[in-house]
Amino acid sequence: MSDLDRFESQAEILKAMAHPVRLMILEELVKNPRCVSAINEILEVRQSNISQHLTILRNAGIVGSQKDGAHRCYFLIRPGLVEAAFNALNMNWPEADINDVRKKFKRALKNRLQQEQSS
Amino acid sequence: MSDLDRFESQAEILKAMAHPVRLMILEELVKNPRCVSAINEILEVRQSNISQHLTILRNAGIVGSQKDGAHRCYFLIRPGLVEAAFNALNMNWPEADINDVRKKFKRALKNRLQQEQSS
DNA sequence: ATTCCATATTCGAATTTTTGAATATTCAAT
DNA sequence: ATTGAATATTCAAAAATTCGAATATGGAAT
Repeated sequence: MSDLDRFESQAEILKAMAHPVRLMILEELVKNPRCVSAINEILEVRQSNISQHLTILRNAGIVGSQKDGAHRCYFLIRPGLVEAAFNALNMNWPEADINDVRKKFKRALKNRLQQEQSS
Repeated sequence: MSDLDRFESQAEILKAMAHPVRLMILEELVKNPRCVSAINEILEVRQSNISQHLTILRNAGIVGSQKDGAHRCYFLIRPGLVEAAFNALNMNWPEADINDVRKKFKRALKNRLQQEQSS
């Protein structure tokens, strides 16, 4: 798999997650599998719209589903991925130390100059 | 901050990252700060487009920049966030154990029935 | 001052996303 | 068979995204 392919498929996953309603759905599914009607009760969004969002998540390979009578229950296919993503987002990440950044800038600058010389 | 607000701002971050070119830029910036021209040499994308993508990342609070003469160098504002996101994406997450999922389904089903009774 | 180089911005067209409304499907119960 | 409940799909309009082309800005060197 080429780098480009990898970035494209990773972008697909991120894009599928990158919507407030879909994040809310995923947060529910992290806790438990849920049927559409249960999700519908939690979120103030029309039923058809929830189905639409679930379709997006399903197409991205993030959730799967299983029938339960007239209901259909959804679950996370790779719970670890979703949990890790939430952890990354919820963590209070420190900002870069500006002195550190400057040092790296100097290194990057030196590299650029070397490249220019050698070409 | 309400739940909705939190999901909206998290969705903003994910949306900003959710593009193959922007992921490539971020992967470069994880390694080192980079000027636009350096990024331009690495990616087969027009300069104006790279600036556009950098603007999106800047507006999302993911990258910052600093002038260096005629150049402008970009860096990650919260490197930990970006690294954690890449780790989450690159990891080979195991799929959910279907038996485990079934057990949880049963629990979810029981909860649903209880709720229906109590209402 | 002019020119060159690096970067940003604007504009417009094509494409994609988002959502509600309406409709279809599927299952369960009668 | 019919009805009702749960879910999915289709359609259309609005909004947002994407990207190339052209243009603008700002610094460096002559």
